[in-house]
Amino acid sequence: MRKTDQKRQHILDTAYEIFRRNGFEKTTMSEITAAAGGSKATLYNYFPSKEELFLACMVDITDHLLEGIFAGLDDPKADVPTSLLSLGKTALRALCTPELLASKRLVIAEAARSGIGKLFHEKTQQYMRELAAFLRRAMDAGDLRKGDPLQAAYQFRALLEADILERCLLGAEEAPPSSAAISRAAKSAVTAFLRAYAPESAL
Amino acid sequence: MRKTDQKRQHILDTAYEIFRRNGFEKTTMSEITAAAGGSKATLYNYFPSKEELFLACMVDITDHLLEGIFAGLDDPKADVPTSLLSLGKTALRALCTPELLASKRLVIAEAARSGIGKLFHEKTQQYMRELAAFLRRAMDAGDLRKGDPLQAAYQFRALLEADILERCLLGAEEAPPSSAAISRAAKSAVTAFLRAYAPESAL
DNA sequence: CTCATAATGTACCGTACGGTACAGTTTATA
DNA sequence: TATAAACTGTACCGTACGGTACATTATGAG
Repeated sequence: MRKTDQKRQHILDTAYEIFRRNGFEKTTMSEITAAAGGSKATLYNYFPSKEELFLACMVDITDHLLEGIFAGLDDPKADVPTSLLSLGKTALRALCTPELLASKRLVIAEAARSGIGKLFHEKTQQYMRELAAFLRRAMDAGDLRKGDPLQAAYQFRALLEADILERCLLGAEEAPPSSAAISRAAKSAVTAFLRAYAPESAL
Repeated sequence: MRKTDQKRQHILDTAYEIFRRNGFEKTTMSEITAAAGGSKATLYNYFPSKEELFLACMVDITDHLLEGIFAGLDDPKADVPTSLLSLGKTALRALCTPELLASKRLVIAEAARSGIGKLFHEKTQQYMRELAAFLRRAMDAGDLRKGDPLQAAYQFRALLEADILERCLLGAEEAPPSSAAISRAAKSAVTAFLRAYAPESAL
């Protein structure tokens, strides 16, 4: 007798949305129950406590949230600047999504009091390694100055997020950044990065 | 009968420390009272509510927290790389302090539900403008490639924080980064920045 | 149909917290 | 020393929340 998987996911999705909106402490189990339908007893059949439910939400989401960002990075026809610009726009657009921002706020807020931060960091590092692999290939091909590819990957991301992400995270703007603003940010990040990693032979 | 200023500050300091340690919701007014000495009635004589007390802590701290980072930026004897490296180390060391990390977590966590994020962002932007002014002078002197100084300032900060700050913010390491790690991070940030902003004449 | 399992609604428990009341005490000034 | 403001301790109120109990109803498998 198992509709349970579907129901479990439904509870998870509902809870996750409310956690994002209200934060951990301000979210009540009754509220989640009301939004998900059913009763509190059912809720507690699936998750033994509020803490565990929250954790499950976070784990679930770190698995799904960042995927798809690196699509098209391996297009052999595109040159390095084009690939980076395309990746930059895609990633930045995803990172500035209200959902992702809210999730990041949650993770950071609870990082000091649970292992969730570590988990999140490991997940993102996995993506950074993908980017690093791409950069290493470009370095080997002579398209970029040789150096530590993982460090270069982090620097690229840093340049991408430079000003725009903190503003969003702090809620300094009402609306998410426009498509134009994202393009601009990605472009200047790519420009700076390519200058910093121009192959020496180009001098 | 006014010892009130001193007492008020004492309450503020105590509350701030507990907020940092436990977060907003998990901190109780009774706990603050016990730590600060005195009684809850006194506490409520100084601050009308928990929310206001928290806000007052945050405002108080954004005023004091970032100051002193830019000391020595205007040393006329130092060249640009030296100045940037020195600033980078100082700033990074301050930013990775447990107190500042905890504060940043608090601000980010509450950013969605109060104006505190905006306030914090404005304060930091004020410091970024100082850095931008320095960079503009360097650009005018021909020591750096010309460009938008404020954007360059944000990019420098981004390179500084590149990998190390998120790891700290997410609690991915137990200990704050070693002095050596900070030096390394600052150095690679300065290197990348100087390559990206090398004056065209140097080519 | 039968029966075990899961879902529901409701009512409830214990506790903890923000905030208040109040009676009594300190303390600075005049 | 008189006095008024500020402080203290304690006890308390109302409420809200996490979690549980339970009696009842749906649901699917054999």
